[in-house]
Amino acid sequence: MASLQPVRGTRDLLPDDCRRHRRIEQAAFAVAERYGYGEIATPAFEFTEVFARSLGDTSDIVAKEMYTFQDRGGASLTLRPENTAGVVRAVVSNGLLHQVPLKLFYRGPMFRYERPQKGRLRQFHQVGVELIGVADALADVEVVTLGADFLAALGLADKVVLEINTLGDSASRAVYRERLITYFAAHHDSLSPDSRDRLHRNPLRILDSKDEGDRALIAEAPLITDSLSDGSRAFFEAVLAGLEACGVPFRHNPRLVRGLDYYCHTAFEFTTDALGAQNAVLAGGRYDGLVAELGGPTTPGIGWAAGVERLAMLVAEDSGPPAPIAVVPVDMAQQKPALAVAQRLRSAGLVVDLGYSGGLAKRMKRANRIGARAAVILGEAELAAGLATVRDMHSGEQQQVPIDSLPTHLARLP
RNA sequence: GCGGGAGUAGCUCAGUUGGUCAGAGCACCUGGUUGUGGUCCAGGGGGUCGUGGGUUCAAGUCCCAUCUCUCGCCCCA
Repeated sequence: MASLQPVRGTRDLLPDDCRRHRRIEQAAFAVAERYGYGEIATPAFEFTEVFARSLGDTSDIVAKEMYTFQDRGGASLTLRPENTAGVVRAVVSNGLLHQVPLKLFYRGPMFRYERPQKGRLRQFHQVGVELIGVADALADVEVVTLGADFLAALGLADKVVLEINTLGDSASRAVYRERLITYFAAHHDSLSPDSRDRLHRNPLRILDSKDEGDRALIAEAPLITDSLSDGSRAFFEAVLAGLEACGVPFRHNPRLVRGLDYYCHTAFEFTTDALGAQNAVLAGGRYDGLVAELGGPTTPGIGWAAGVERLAMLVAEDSGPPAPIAVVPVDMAQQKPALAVAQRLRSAGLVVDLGYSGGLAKRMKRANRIGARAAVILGEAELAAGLATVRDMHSGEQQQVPIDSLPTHLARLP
C-alpha cells in the first residue's frame, strides 16, 4: 500500500471533487468573461530563471519551495509555483504587448515544496486574472471588483473580508523600509527569532508576524502611510474611492504586506476565518516592474490568484450530478432494443443509464441507487407494441408510453 | 525547515493492566422476490491493525525508526 500512496501533498480528485473544482473554475471564468477577459494557458513548467528573476531571491518560494530539476538537455526547469510570472513571460514571448490592455484569465495546477496542511498542498490549483498595461487606478478597482464578484458568485460574500493596503512606489517603499529597519533594530532584543531573521531579509514581513511580543512592537511601528510620496498616496486614495463607487466593502489594513518582490502599490487579500492558518483565499496586487524585469518594455500590471482547494472547502454542497433516466430491459433478450432506446434518449439530450447485466429486480435496485428520476422498462410485450413502461421513481406510478414519444414525455418530468 | 497530535474493513469508529482483539455500524454482494427499486429478514466477501525493526513465551496494545494525515510556526492561494 505504501508505494501506492500519492506523493506527499498531492491528492486524487475523484468525480465529486472534480465537479466542485469545475464549478469554481467555471464561476471564475464566467465572471472574468463579463469583464472582457480571455483565457490563457501557459506551460506547467518554465526555465527556472523566469521564477527566480520575478519572485525575488528573498522570497521563501524561490529560497526553498520550488520544484526545480534538470531536463535531459541540462536546462534548469521549475514547476510553476504561481502563474503571474508565466503569464507575463508568455505575453512578452508572443509579442502581445502591442495590444495592451491585456485582460487574461488562467486556471491550473501550481507546485510548491511546502509542508502540507489543510488547505496547503504541494500540487494545488489556482484560478487567477492579470490586467496588463494599465497604469491607472481604474485597473486596480476593476481587478479587485472582479475578485469580489467571483467570490459573491460562489456564495461566499459573507464568509470573506477584503483587506487592502498600498506598498507605494519603489521610492516610497525604499524610504519605508529604512524607517522600519531603524525602528525594529532599536528593539532588536525584543524581537522574535523569526522576525530578527526577517529584519534584513524582508523587514516588511515583520508587520504580519503572529508572535505576541512582536505584535506589541508592531503596534508602535511606523506606517507605510507616512512614507508615501504624494503620487502614491493619491493613487491609493483613487483605488479606495473606486471600490466605494463599486460598492465593494473593504478594510484598509496598513500592515498588510506581500512576500513577492514584484508587488508595488496596491496589495489586497480576501481572507476567511474558516480555514485555520491558511486564511487567504484570493490575493494579489500590482506589479509594475515585473514585465521589465522579465525582459519586456516597462509595462504596469495587476492581478490576483485564488486557491481552488481552499474555495472548495468553503462553498456549499452542490446538488450532485443530474438525475439520470434508467433504461431497464426486463431480461437480456431485450438488452439490444434497450440499447437502441438509450441511444435515442441520449441523442435527445437526456442523461441515461443502461446497465450491463442482471434481471429486472437488480436493475431496478441500481436505478434507485443512482438516483434515477424514472425507469424506462422494456419487456417483450411492450416492445412488440412499440411501448415502454415508464416508472416514476419518486411516486412509484407507472404508465405505458409509446417509445417514439419517450423523449418529450421524460423531458416533461419535474 | 521547526514543534505538538493521530494512523484498526471503502467510510465512521470500538478494542480495558500486552494473553479468542481482529470487531460494530454504514456501504457493498447474494438470496427471500426467474416482470419491478426504496423497507424488512437471512447469508456473504473484505483488514499483513500505515510500514520496517526491536522487547517478550505472546504485540493492534510497549520501544525505536520511517511514511502519511492533522494542528501551530515559517510562508502562502
